[in-house]
Amino acid sequence: MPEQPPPRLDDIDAHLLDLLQHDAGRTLHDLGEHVGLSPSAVQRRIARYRRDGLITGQVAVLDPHRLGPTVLAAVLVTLDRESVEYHRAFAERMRSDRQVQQCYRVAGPWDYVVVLAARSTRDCGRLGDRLFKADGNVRRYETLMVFDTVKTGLALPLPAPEPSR
Amino acid sequence: MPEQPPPRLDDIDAHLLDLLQHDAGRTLHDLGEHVGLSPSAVQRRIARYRRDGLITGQVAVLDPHRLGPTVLAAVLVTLDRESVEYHRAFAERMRSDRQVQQCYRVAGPWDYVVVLAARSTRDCGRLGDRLFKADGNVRRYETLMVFDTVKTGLALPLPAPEPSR
DNA sequence: CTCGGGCATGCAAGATTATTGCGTCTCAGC
DNA sequence: GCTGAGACGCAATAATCTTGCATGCCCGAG
Repeated sequence: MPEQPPPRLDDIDAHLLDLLQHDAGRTLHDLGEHVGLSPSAVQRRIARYRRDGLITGQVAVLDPHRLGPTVLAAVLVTLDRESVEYHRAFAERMRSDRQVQQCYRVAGPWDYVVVLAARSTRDCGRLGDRLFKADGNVRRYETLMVFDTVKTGLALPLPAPEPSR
Repeated sequence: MPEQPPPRLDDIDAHLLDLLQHDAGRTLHDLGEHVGLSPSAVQRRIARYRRDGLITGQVAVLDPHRLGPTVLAAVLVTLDRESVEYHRAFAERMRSDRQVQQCYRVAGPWDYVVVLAARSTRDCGRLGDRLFKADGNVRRYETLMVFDTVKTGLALPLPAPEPSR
């Protein structure tokens, strides 16, 4: 039973997590002022989030275009045969490629949505060939080149403070 | 001239940035050991990345399913009329909604790819209605419910160490 | 070839921040 | 009303970050 019940979160937890998922660089003192707790109480809560696996990591977000020429693309993919083994192999390939930023298995006619990061349109094309054409089991894929990133992030909506209790 | 030329990055910069975009919680000492620098040198480089806008932020990553029931979806959207003003309004709506995790404007028959986070399939449906149906200018949208997150993150591929120079 | 400025580094204070022990408080269960 | 678990604040301690300073390297000017 790898799935544990989600730990209960009070309003302060929600507030804290929301602050952290937008800026994890703040001090415990600063966080404490926003949520109305002492630094040590904040620290203990955050330690608990980590223990519970609620916070899985802490990452620096880079600006793609400051890093040099960068091209993003969303790719829709449909596999040929539906065997579990083929899906596993495909997923593993996605996970292990550094240019694959995100990969979701989805419902509907498409099997996967993949977000790629490349250094040029040309590079992006080659990457698609390598990831999807070379794989004998991809029936079809469609590349949606990204013109513009309107919004990015991994932030999740947190339950609003409950009026009751 | 808002676009400045990307600052030059040596191999140590690439290594450091790569470490940081996977785990921004390490100490300067720890980072220094990996790249072969003292903590203070590491600190100064990181400060420079921030100044240059290369590192735009530092965020905590939450586990969607530990947070409670969570449903993700990728939505493909095509606007009705192509006026600049309509696009601006749509983009602004995406940016300001907490349940919109990511939004890309793309090439091809679809105008946008949007990633949503909701608390249930039902909630996701309502969210789609609110974001896209209520907007009189959305011609058509297609919701790809996410079964499984194969890979997630915002990490970008960094230039491999150049042998020359 | 030599000199000098710019820049990055390491080291060592000094300042800030994180962690932990301890006593207190609240609340649920008995 | 009692008891134990859990969360809190405070304060001391530990760890980490920040900064001043002297040194070394690279490169262009003279």
